[in-house]
Amino acid sequence: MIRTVDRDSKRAALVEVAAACFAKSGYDGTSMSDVAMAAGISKGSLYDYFADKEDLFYAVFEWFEQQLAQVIAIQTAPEGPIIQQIERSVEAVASSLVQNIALYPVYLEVWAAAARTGTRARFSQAMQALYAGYRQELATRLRAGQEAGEIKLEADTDSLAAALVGAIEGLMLQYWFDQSIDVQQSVRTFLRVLFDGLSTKQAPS
Amino acid sequence: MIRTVDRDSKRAALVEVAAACFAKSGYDGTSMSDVAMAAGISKGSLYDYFADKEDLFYAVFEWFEQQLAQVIAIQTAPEGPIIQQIERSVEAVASSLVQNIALYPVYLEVWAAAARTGTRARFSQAMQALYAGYRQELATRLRAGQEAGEIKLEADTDSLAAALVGAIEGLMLQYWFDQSIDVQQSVRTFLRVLFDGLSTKQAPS
Amino acid sequence: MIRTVDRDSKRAALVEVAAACFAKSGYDGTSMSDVAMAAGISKGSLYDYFADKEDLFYAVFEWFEQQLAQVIAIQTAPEGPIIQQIERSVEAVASSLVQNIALYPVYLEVWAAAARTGTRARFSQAMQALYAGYRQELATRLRAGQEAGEIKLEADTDSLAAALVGAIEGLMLQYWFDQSIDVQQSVRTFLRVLFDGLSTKQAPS
Amino acid sequence: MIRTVDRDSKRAALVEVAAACFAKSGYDGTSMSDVAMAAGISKGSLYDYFADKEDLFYAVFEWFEQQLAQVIAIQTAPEGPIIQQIERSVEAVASSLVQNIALYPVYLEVWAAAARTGTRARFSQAMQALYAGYRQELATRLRAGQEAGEIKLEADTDSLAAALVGAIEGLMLQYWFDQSIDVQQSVRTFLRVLFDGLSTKQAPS
DNA sequence: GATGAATGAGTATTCATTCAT
DNA sequence: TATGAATGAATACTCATTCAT
Repeated sequence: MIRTVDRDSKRAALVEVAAACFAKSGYDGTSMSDVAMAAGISKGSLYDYFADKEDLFYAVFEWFEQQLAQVIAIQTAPEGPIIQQIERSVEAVASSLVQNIALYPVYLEVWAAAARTGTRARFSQAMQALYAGYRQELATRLRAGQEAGEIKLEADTDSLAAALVGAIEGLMLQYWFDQSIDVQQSVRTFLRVLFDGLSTKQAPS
Repeated sequence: MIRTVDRDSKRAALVEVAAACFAKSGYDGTSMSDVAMAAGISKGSLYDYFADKEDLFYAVFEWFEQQLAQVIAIQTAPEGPIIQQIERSVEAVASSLVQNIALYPVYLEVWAAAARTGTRARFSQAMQALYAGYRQELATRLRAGQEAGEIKLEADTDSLAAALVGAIEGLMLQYWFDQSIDVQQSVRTFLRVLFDGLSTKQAPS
Repeated sequence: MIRTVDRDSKRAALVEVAAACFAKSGYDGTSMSDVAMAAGISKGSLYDYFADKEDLFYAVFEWFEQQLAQVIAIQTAPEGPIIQQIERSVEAVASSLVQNIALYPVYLEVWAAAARTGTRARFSQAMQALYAGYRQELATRLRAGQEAGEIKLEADTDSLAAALVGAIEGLMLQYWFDQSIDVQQSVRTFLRVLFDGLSTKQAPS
Repeated sequence: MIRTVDRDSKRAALVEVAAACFAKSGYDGTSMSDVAMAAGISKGSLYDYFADKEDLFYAVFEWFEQQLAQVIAIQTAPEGPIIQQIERSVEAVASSLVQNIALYPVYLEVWAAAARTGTRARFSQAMQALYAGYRQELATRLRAGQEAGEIKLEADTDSLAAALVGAIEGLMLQYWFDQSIDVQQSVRTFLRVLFDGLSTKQAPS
């Protein structure tokens, strides 16, 4: 029904507003009132769309996650040498995060929430799944690279995938605290070095 | 004299108790009462040692930071090839973090706190300084490696240092969400691959 | 419409309840809980109507002031000889204060609050304005009396107005501490004596 | 013993320090710590000299009262016409209050304290006695003036005394809120006018 | 469906007072 | 005698949540 459509799109709009609020003031620093006011609706109405404050926050997280997933997915286009595919993919993710840096704090809040007894489970599992998925995605490609003879066979693809995911996450974190860091450049340098080491081809002397 | 010693050591003890509390329930989820009770003192006494809840939290953070700094510093021992020095250092940091994983949430809380408007400055600056220091430490060694002829001259040491710091941080984060990950193994694999690429020596076929 | 009316009248009712509380126990001796309980509402609701404890107190003061202003204003009726106008006016104010003596402590609290560093400005200014207004009112009448030939020309009307306002205030204060004092009688005697001196007519020997 | 002398003078010194504190921040706004710190002693020591915070405050009040009593007493010198005696006395009191205006808030605090249920009795009685004494002092002189033929016989001396005391108190209050008022001038004008009316002598045309 | 008034539990913080040293 | 660490009761204020209109 149109009703449903309206409802869903309004909910989606609310999520975006809430995301901005949470990003600015954190989970505990944001009141339901704040969100309602920012969205121009009444406090009571907010509860028509979300059961809970935590529910609202979780919705924000899901939305955030989806956006990221889209970026990652887009680069799946399997063209050219695997190494270049990975490079393109990693750079795309990094660039997307840099562009949306304003919402990055939502992430930090999710991590913190995931660590808190009581809230732990829900967010913790989601993050775990998120990272596991991304690691798998990369590991699969690395293995494909091995099969294609582009990447050394003895490389432990799972470990490397984890390290790669970590490097991106860790660079973003540093970038958040110090925006003078050039994430893209760092990522590129890093991948080049890595692949010069990984690659079966002789590194250019 | 003794007074001072007593006071300081009591304060230190309180910091450790508070660290455990914050790690378990987060900043906002931990009340001053909780900490006081956990420490077996009265709420009022807590305020004799810390001006503020934030002050207490910051003390916890400083303590956490110092512990890490010690671990990093210990490995400064400049023996053997630079590459091995770096390997030892990075592995030591990773291993220390893994061992103290129970307190890791404090870190997550600091990040989140640093992102919140209002609290930002203090924690943000501290984190920025922390990362900048660690990056510099690594970059310096990488450059020493270049001078020693162990590491390729064309490598951008600053970018690499950032990526390395990021990789460790990012791996820890994944480990926090999924303790089935083998951080040490991942770090080791990662460094090996990296240096096989970085190293001027021919990677072992 | 009705909403607004309701809200305003409820606020007004709360002010009266709070006035009684403050009068009984003073500003610091009255908790927001006390007021809420006395009004039969919850603490939280109190904050829907007043931003602050100080805000509530200020509202009480304003209400108190207005009541007084009304009494003073009523007597403006410019009939008969000026001296009698002033007598009527002063006696009306005194009588009104005596009748509302139960709320007089609110005044004492305002004075004290005005003297406290930090709260000073708001209350201090209000009191200053209140007295200045009343002095001016009296001075104007005294001058009118001079023009009408009822009052000696050489009298310093401003000084006298201040003294008159002071006398009323000071008598009330004494009355508060010792209700055996007959304020009305004292005021009347005082004015008679004063005007027998002020008046251009020969005092009855 | 010297001990005792020391003790008393130290106590007296503490009272003066406390007076300044109370005058600045009010009764509730002043903590025992504040006073102790301002006096350069420890909180605990304060309790060696005063049983209570209220006790300390009462001591301050007593000290304040004594100072005033001295000023009033000094002028008792029964020389010259009674009217001039009264003028001198009243002006002396006013001038003394103006000079010590910085401590005036202590007075305001006492009044407020006297109005609060719980503290009432002690301060209320003291204030009542203070005013009663001063009224009596003035009334006695006025009556002496009547006997001496200086003052009209039909004047109600008690009422006039109350009004006079009130006028001084009330002028001080206005002065506190608005120091542009010239208390001395106002008092002088006021007394002149009053006695021109009171005096049996023909007022100077 | 939307509102916003009402709630009341929860929290940081202060401070008079005590007492062991 | 003087200290200052320790206490715990008290209080202003916030906010998620509910529900009558």
